[in-house]
Amino acid sequence: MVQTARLSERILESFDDLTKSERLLAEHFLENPDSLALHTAEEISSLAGVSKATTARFFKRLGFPSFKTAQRMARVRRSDSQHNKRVFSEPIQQRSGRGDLADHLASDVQNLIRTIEAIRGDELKDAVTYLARAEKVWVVGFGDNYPLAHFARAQLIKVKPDIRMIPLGGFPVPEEFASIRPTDAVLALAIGRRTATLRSILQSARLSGARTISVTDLTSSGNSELAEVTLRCRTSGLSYFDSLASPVSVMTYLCMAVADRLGQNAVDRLKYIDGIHSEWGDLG
Amino acid sequence: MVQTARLSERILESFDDLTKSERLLAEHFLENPDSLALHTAEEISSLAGVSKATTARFFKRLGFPSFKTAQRMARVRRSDSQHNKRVFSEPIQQRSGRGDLADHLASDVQNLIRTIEAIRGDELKDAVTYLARAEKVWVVGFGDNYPLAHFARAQLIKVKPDIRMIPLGGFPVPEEFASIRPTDAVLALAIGRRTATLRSILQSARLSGARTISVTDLTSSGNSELAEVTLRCRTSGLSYFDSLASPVSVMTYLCMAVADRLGQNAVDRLKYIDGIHSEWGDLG
DNA sequence: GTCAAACGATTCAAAAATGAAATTAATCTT
DNA sequence: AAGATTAATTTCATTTTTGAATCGTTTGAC
Repeated sequence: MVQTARLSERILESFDDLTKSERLLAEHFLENPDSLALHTAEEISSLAGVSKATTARFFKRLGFPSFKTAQRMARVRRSDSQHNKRVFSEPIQQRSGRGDLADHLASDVQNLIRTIEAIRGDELKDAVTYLARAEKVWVVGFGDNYPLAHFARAQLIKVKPDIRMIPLGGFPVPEEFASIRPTDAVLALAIGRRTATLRSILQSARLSGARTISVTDLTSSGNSELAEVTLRCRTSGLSYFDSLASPVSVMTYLCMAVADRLGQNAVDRLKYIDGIHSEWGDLG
Repeated sequence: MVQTARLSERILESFDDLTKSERLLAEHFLENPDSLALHTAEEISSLAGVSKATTARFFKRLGFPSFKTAQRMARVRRSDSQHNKRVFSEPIQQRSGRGDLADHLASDVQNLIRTIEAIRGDELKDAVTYLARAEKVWVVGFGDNYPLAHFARAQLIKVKPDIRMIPLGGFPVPEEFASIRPTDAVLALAIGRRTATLRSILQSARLSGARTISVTDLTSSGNSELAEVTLRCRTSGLSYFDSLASPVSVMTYLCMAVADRLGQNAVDRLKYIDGIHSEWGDLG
């Protein structure tokens, strides 16, 4: 566990201490995690829009002995993961685990704030547009993302009539997904462990001409953008679990914004649903 | 568009251009939106941990003529909102850029903070104890609470072996629930609309001698406690939907605290699960 | 009106950050 | 292996940021 700290981790640890140009570098690396292994210091500098000197200093500030060392480490790591093709998720680290609610919620407050800062306004607007215009929306979430997907669907269905879940019950994915059309949109929940199936789905979706949106965290290792629009949420938790408060918040916002965009239709639908709830009383 | 620009919006617009100490101020204001109206420049400076000079410059950089002007604007805005105190669930505004998201997340930040304040430490401790000691845990959530319940189970199952969902698939509730024992605990998600079934379940649970915990919002205040321990979360949203960020956060905390309480057992289980995930690669 | 107190704005010197250019290290050619 | 080439590091002058101290303005008490 000595030299295993990946770049993105180190960046996130000391994000607060970074200066403006260092943040440019930080964002560059978070968006293009392979950049360090693939490019020279000069190229990286110009990609991020800073001077070579700043790039060199950046890695020292992050605790690496030098740029070169960091690059070597990145290349080793890369060839490793080339080797055993599977992407291992981080071992669960035994962090402080002190367990004070105040600390926990404070950390989530930070997550929320940082999430606002990280999300680009134009991407968000695009996401809302895609979802609002889509004929069908496919909400995709495997493993730990399934509850999140469930949650997203529960909100979207109040606003739009045709929201499909992937995976669905015990049904095989391809059969379901076959009905995707260029007029659809896919909302992929991709926090934490990312599965190959998710990748395949996003790829198929893009091929089919549908719009793709992915909600993810900052650890997106290696893979370049999976979707047209990527909304990155902060999820760092104080202990064993990541915290999903900010993804939930972002998704609630998305639904709200979609409802807003759809205008009276959405309001009517909401009222109608509410009416049925009242009539039925229970059994919801 | 004359004087309508709120502070948080302006901060986010130019967040990328802010220096380190200015970011300290920015985060202070995002966390404490009322600070500008309530405190003097000096107090704010010391709260944020910067010098008065920096605070003064900060507001100029954001495009305000001066600190004073900004403060005056904030106070006017505040007294306005004091005036029309009612809370609409109508859409508040039609914009859809990032200012919207800023407002939304800021509102969730407030929800989180208020939630911390509202939850009593001893109740929380009891909740953790109940969940940790329980032989089986029943997670109950109907309607809109179902995704939340799903989510809670997904986390708890990583830490304890026997977590049951109610409702489950299409199976009738009583048949399932019959297996409840005095050594069990029930975690009821009761946010928003509460159903009669939920009430019945909690009542049966208490009769059976099992421990009962309910996670709920503030709309229930008044009517008698449904469960032994009630954790109230703030959920007010800016528009059509309630925001579930703080319940999610609280539940993540609960699971973390339970894991903590269980100690090595939980850690082993987590590692074991992680190992299986890695072996299987996908299909999670 | 005058004075005092409180507060915000400004100035200025010190510290930090930055990029251009020089220097050093490494890598490749022949 | 020596020279040529490329890339990383360091240096240094410039620019930016920052807080302590100072200056001005407003407010309120008498």
